[in-house]
Amino acid sequence: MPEIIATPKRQRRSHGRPTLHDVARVAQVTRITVSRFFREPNLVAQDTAARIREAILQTGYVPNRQAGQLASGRSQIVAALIPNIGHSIFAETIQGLAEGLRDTGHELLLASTGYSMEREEAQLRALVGWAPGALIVTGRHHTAGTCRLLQEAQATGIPVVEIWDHAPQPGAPGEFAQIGFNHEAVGRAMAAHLLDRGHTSLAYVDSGVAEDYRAHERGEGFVAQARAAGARVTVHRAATGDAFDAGRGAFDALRNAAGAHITAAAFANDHLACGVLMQALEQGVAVPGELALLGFGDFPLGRQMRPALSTVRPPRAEIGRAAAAAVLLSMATQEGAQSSALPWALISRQSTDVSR
Amino acid sequence: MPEIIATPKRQRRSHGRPTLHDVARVAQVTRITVSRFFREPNLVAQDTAARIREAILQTGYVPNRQAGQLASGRSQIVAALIPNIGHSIFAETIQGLAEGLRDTGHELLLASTGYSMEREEAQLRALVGWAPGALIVTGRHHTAGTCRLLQEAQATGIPVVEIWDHAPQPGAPGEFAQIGFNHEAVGRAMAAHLLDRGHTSLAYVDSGVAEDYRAHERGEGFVAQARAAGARVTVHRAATGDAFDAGRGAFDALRNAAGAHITAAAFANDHLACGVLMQALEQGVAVPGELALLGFGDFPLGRQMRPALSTVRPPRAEIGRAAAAAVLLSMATQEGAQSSALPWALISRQSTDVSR
DNA sequence: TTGAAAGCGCTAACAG
DNA sequence: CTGTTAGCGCTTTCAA
Repeated sequence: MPEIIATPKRQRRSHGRPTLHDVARVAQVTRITVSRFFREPNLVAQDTAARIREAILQTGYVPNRQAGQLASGRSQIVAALIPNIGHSIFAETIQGLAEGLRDTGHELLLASTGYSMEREEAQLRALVGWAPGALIVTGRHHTAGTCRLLQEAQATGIPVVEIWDHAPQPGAPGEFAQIGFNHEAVGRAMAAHLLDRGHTSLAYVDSGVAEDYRAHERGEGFVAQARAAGARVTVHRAATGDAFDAGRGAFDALRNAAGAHITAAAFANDHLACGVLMQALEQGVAVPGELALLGFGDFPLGRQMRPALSTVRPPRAEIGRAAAAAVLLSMATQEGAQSSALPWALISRQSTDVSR
Repeated sequence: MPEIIATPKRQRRSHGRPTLHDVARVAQVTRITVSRFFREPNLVAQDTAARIREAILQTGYVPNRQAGQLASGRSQIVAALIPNIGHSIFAETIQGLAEGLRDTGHELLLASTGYSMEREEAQLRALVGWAPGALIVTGRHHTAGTCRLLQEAQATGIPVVEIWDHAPQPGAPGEFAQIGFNHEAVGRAMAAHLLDRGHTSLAYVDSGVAEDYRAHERGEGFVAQARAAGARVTVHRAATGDAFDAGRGAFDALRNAAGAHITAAAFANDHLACGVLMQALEQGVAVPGELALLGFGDFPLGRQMRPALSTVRPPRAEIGRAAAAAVLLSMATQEGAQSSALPWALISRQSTDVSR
């Protein structure tokens, strides 16, 4: 009497979707052949392939990428961390990223940090749990924990890219690829633009967001350049909240700056600048005659103001596309991601015209 | 002589990251206990938990969510499909989504369709491969293939939500939850707003994007309401490309409309309206005196124009937050996602003032 | 050109 | 409170 012990079949906890196995059964082959059909189609006989194709259609099979990823150890997930997805300045970057990833078989896993470094670390930890094949973070300022996570990831061959910044430290090890531009240089160019137009008493109105390091750095560059030229320069921190209203609020500070008659101001962003511009128009202060204004961001708003706002155009979408291309290349070649400095442009419009 | 056949250890293809096993070894327990430590901490003894905690810190372990998901059959991925992430109108929705998902253990998988229904289907198919626990798509117009995929997903218990629309068909089966608002109603309200101000010859300037069904529907509502009131109404399709320039281009068409002296126009979006507004100002056409203008979207730009642009404020961020809440609830309760109509507001500013 | 066996990292079910 | 066993859906050797 053979002791056949019927092992109690454990309850299946399937997800309802057809699996490789279902396709294989219909096509009368084994699972591996179907798997191969997807990965190396030309290793599968013509008629077998035809049967499989038929079976896929019949079952409505869609391969489970998680299982595939787990088994292969290769990841097709690109995880990105952005301060605020809704901010126009980043929205186009994300769109660029999504476009760059489209039809490459890679997917975009996205999270926002709300400009908080602590949240960035927490979110990064969560994203790392999905075993992404690439990591994209914004800026080069992070908590120690974030840096450790990024370094560990990079050590296991995962490309890490910092976007929206480019300030490589010569000879500093353990850095990540940077795709963006140098904010200090932009700040210097902004100051130079105003100095060129004869201004000697300048102001920089900084972002009210404490963690907007890039805006602060532009301010530092601005101040350095102005000082080097012997100009007077003050820095104002805008209020938090609606940037436009914050700009309006900054107007008085600019007009009443102690001991200095400010004739030109640069801003952390166009919204701030437009707020001041509107306020100036309403108060009868001539722009650029009495006060020249220079924004940052090149949003549609500024271009339509009268006088039109001079500004700096950052490579918003390009950053996203370049980051996608960089991580894709790095994942394909197994080499580290490459930094790249992307071009920006100072767009001179009426708000900084010298001819009144 | 015992026949110990050393089974040739297959090459490990680990990913470098520590696993449950590594933590277990350090903590001197088995993997399952560590697993339990994460999922049901109070079923683990105090000192065991302490050892595990220590081991996690020591190894830098981060759980592999893909493996967890595969094993448990539960998915914590929310996949969303958006026409264009960079468009300001959707950017805030995504931010709302990301915020709503933050710290819930769920992750946002995002793709953009570029307003193409074919691309939507392709992208959806790709996203479905990641076995998401919820699906969010934009609008209620899809290819047949998209609908089938969504239906199959819903049939297996995955909540499906259509955002940015709300037009439930009474008694139509196989529909999905809708979170947004009714565009036809908005269109009617826009017409009513202008009719109220005594206009009898209206125009609607539609989006140049052929697949922007929501803009078209607002147009239909607009026309219906205007006709019902006995007003004359024409529809213009804006050019594709930069919406602002398209608006400028539409100005001539509005002024030279055959056989009708248009006194008020509504637009598919604020940018279009602002383009016309700028052109009108430059050509010396009084707004709202000779031409009243009504936008849609409530972007900062319109609020700052002079005259300030009347517009409709859609619940941009609210849609994202509500969608996140809806799918989260549905995933938790195993019940279908609930539709909801979100409030919008017609904001009357100077561009439609009746007192010149 | 196809298949068998082993295993990716984790969890469910069922003991103990 | 902790462990054993089986298996999620797929891919990777290796063998035929």
